[in-house]
Amino acid sequence: MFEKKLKKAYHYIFEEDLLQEILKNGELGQAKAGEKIIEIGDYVKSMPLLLEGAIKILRQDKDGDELLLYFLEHGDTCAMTLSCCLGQTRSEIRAVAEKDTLFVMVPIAKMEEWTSKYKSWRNFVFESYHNRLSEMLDTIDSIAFMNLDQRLMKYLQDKAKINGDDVLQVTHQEIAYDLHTSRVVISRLLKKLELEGKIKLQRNNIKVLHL
Amino acid sequence: MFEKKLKKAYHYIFEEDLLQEILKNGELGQAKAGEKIIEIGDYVKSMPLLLEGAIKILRQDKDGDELLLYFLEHGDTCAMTLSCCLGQTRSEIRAVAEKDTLFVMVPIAKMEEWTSKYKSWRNFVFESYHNRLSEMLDTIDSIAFMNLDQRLMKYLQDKAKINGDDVLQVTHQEIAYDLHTSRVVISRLLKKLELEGKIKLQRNNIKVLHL
DNA sequence: AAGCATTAGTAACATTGGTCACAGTGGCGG
DNA sequence: CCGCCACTGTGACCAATGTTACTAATGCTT
Repeated sequence: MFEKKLKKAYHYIFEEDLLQEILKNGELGQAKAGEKIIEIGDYVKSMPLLLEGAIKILRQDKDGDELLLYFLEHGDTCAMTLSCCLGQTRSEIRAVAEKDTLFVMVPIAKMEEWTSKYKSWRNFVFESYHNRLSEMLDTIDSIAFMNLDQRLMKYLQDKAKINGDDVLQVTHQEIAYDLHTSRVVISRLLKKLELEGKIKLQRNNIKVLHL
Repeated sequence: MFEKKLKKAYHYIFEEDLLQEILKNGELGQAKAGEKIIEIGDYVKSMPLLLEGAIKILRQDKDGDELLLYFLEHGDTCAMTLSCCLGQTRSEIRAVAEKDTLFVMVPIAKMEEWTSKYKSWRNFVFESYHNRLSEMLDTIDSIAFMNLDQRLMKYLQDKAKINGDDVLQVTHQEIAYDLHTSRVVISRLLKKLELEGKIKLQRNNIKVLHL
């Protein structure tokens, strides 16, 4: 049973009645690190409430080029999914587990009911939208106003924070995908950052020094 | 009185009761083309429902560099503002009238009440968030995946659509601000687009040929 | 140990977009 | 009609990023 974990993550947001409803209607979901959770074009019929772990949300264009939008953590939900549910549209994004992840899938059927019944649910949904819009603005700021080396540094910091570890198990190629650039460019900039003393490079991992 | 205009724009979304509440609590606002409506950092205490005209929403970084996020039209509201209202935070964006614009300012105080009382209001708010997230994704796609000439073409097309006129009254410098680049670059690309037969350049205006 | 795949380092070059400098053009007020 | 000013055109150059191609290191497999 996931009652304990649900309460741990959400008791300070939701009232007891609502927590019980979630327990009754929700279904536990899980994903191993790296596992795909939602693909672009998927028809989404339930929304995930994150209990443990982290998920990265990616955008992809028609040529298959990717771009990391943001990470979701414990206590977050995917407003984008939510948005799809309500609008009955297909997913515009791809979701991949960043770490081993645990979540509750709540059927949209309940959404409408809870929204009118529970103030805390309404607030949660609105706040979730607010957070997602903020993240998107942040992402836009990065790609519009920052140089690649700054974006890279931010990426490494965010990733270190999400994983709770300064040593990132990640290849240059993966970073290149997330930032929508090429491996060569990332290698070049990482080397530069190392010379500046901001990171330490090893094979298959990167240690972030200046948080 | 703006009753007629309000009903014209929103009667198919809101029930009569809600329209009356909006009329009772809302305040008419207007802005001339080019006029600033919301500035970054403003403390927003009411949300605008657009009746006529159009508004452009801009992001600005610390150095004062700007970037056009999207346009709002009749029937839209600014989810970003809404988000600020609910979160009691300051505006993260700047709003400028694209044309002469008419809108109703609705005090947030009423928001919470309406959200629990009117299903149509809830749907409107959710749909609004959904639309804004979509626009943001679109913007991200543009800056992440497209070259400047493609972005420029898209900008011109969007602008022509919003203004309902293929002839845009706009200077190269203005475009440069909206796309966050320099005037010289825009002049160069516009000339290229003209040679490709996609637009026709005149002083102070641009005619979009290939819609 | 030989062979192979993955990952990383690096030089050389191409392209895109940004900057600087200056010239031309059209409109408008005096 | 002159002079100013906002707007536009353009060449030359620069910086950032993307591309290609090759080498080297590591570790796994057989």
